[in-house]
Amino acid sequence: MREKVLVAAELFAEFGLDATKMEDVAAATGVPKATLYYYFEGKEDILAFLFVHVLDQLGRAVGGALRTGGTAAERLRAVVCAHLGVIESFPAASRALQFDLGRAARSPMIAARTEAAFVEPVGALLVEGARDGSLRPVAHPRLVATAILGAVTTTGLNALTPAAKRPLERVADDLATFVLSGVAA
Amino acid sequence: MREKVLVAAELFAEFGLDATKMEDVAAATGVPKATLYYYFEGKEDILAFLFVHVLDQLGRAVGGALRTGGTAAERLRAVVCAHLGVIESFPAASRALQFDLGRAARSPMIAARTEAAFVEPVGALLVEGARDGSLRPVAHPRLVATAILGAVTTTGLNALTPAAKRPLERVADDLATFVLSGVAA
DNA sequence: TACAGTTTAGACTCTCAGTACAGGCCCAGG
DNA sequence: CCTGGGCCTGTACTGAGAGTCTAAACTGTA
Repeated sequence: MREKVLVAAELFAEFGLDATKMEDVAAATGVPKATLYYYFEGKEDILAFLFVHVLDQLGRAVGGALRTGGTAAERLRAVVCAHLGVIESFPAASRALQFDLGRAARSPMIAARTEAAFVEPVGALLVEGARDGSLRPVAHPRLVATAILGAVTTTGLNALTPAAKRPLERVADDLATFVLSGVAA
Repeated sequence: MREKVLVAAELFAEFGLDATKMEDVAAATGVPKATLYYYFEGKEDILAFLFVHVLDQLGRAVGGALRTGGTAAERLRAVVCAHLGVIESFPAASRALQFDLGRAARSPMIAARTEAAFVEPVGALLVEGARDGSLRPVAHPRLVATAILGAVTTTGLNALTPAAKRPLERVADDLATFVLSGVAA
């Protein structure tokens, strides 16, 4: 069921939640409407499920990047690349997340998972970087982590826009350098 | 009428477009439903009007910051502060913009105005900074400008969240330093 | 007064989320 | 082979709310 529903991400990404009818989801996934309501509380619940899925991947990717060796600065670069990698792996769900960002932000559960998956660990990494001398100390690590999150998602998703579709690898370098310089020692 | 409708921003900011009924807008603004439909094509049209209003302010603020004297780096700092200033002046409309970011991004008109108000001029400023030596040269100025846009909006709006309401001035310094260092020479 | 444009109340249509429910499918226990 | 109880699904329904329509009221102008 989980895998089937992932297809709905493309609808949500293209049209947004409101413009997507439950029947469309049923048609696209092959799961009948009544069954969708059997498994999910409603449309929002399906969206939330997709978001959680993406955020889980993001959390895993960030965790992996943090566990690579090297200085905090090197690992931060790895985090940025991993983040872009997640966006690339789940373009539809990522764009859906951006599309209904506001809705996601209102959900305490989603907000908490964003914190846990990104802001928390990256904030800690900034602190660590100040200690190991590879990054400059910042007054509010979580604030800067949020700024990094915003920079990466906005840029990454912009690059996915049908209008300006450009390979994320090319984006990665400029973006990572920007972020790195922003907190470099 | 324009001023009356600005009140609706608070509804959109708090509940989002879909969860806000046309009757709610009528009640909040004091303008009867039929009259709203006389002036606007529909709910989305009202939202678009609000967004254009914010983006106009943003464009003006950025323009003003660019016209201050000094190096490109100094003016970039001014841009960041001006941007935060706009968010602070129009918190409801700004949050509504974030809330329905996806919808806004789908509208070519809104996307074009975002480009014109921010990405275009800031990209040009980055190029100028590379010439005057106050900023380091970047391969894709518009991409970096987009990253800056993302960093500032995400951080600024996060700071407005009821949960973590913290004065934007405090945010400004850390954020501006982050952005500045990110492109400093 | 007459006329034109603006504003409004109220009743209407139509789409769609979500519900209700009855039947169908499948499988374990007898 | 039956049978009972889960899980799944088709179909019909309810209700909310967007947007439309129309006729009347109001406003300013000549």
